[in-house]
Amino acid sequence: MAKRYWLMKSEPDVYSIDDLEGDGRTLWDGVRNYSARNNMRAMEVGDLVLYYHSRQDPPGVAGIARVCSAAYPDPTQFDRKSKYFDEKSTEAEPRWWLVDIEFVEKFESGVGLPDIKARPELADMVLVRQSRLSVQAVTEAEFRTVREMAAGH
DNA sequence: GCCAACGTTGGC
DNA sequence: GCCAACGTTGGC
Repeated sequence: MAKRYWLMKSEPDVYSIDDLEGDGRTLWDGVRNYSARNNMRAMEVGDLVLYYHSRQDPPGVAGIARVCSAAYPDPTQFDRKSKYFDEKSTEAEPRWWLVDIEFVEKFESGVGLPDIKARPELADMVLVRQSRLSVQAVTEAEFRTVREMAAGH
């Protein structure tokens, strides 16, 4: 399977690219949206991820991460003390899946959403068309464009 | 902090 | 299976 590209959102107050850099890798727990889950289940080790900071001014892509595990059940769905606990999920048939991601790169200056929206070749990004989905697929061309924008092109 | 857009739930 | 009500996300 050819390498694929993704975009994952995080509120920097909760878990920023700096947190990821400090930790090296993390499990992307707490996703409770079926589209986002399905995207994570489609991920493979080595896929690259645009790491997006939402709810900051301006929001935008802060850097790059890499998928470093296959999808596996989100442990927080079985944890009664977790706010992500889901009583309808069972170990035999887990509802929620996640992957681990690892830090790759932090952009010197992030690529802001207004700049992304201003690029005609990025007009079809899920980010632009359906802003709420927290784990999105990105095309290789879109990924490359964002990376070039971060490099100042 | 507001509120539009979207996803989910549940009554019928 | 429809759709109103509700909760959440996330740009502004």
